Amino acid sequence: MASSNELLHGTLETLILKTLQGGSRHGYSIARWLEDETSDGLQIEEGSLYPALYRMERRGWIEAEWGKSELGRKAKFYRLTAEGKSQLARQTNEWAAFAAAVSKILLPSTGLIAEKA
Amino acid sequence: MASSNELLHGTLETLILKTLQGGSRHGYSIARWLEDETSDGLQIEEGSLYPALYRMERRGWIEAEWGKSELGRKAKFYRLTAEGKSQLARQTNEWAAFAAAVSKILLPSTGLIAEKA
DNA sequence: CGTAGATACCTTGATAGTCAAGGTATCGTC
DNA sequence: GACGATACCTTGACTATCAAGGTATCTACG
Repeated sequence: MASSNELLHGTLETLILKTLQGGSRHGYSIARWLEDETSDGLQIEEGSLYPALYRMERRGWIEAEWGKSELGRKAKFYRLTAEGKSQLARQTNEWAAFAAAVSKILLPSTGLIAEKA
Repeated sequence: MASSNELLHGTLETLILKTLQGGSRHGYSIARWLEDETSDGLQIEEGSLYPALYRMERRGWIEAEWGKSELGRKAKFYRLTAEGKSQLARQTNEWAAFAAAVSKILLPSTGLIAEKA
């Protein structure tokens, strides 16, 4: 529904890292999982997904390995590196702080704000 | 703290609209207010602020008028139009939905999710 | 047999928004 | 008279997203 998801800017990488925290996955599966998990609240475009995966691999946050998908097709599986794990922690904190700040402005009525420790 | 705020992408306009909901303000004052209100959790760069104001004026979401600031300096005051108000409502909903989806993935532990009516 | 749809990958070009870094001008203060 | 705060504005580079294309394999259906 949201015309174009520029809101995703900078968040997609964190979402991918988080997805991989649950175990190794291939790209297509990462997208499906995120969409399923949010009941299509998030829509992951392949034109954003794959470039994001390459960026993160280049930076050493994730590692790739060719394998076979659940359905027996060839698929490239990604897994978190140690560097990726610490990035995930860092970026999750950043997002929580950002979301809290924006929520404080935009949604002052709802009591949904996350607090920093 | 957050290195570069690409998270702001698409959110800045909504934040500005929301700021103007509290009454007419000039650009510089909008930035100060947002930073104060979030205890510098948000940092508004002028290179993002002014272009955003022009975009929104061009689209008819806000209207500008020259006046004098609290300190007697010349300043351009912006106010919400009817179109801007409905945009604010629409974009606030979009953000709430997006933030809820991302929070569900990234912060499953905290019970901070907003629900749609 | 062939064709359609789902799976799974990848690339290109356009677009748009942010940022860093510059700049102007006024006012008050030390 | 120099500095810092107020208040505006612009430029160029960057970066991530998206739309829209493409390849290949497998299954299912008629």
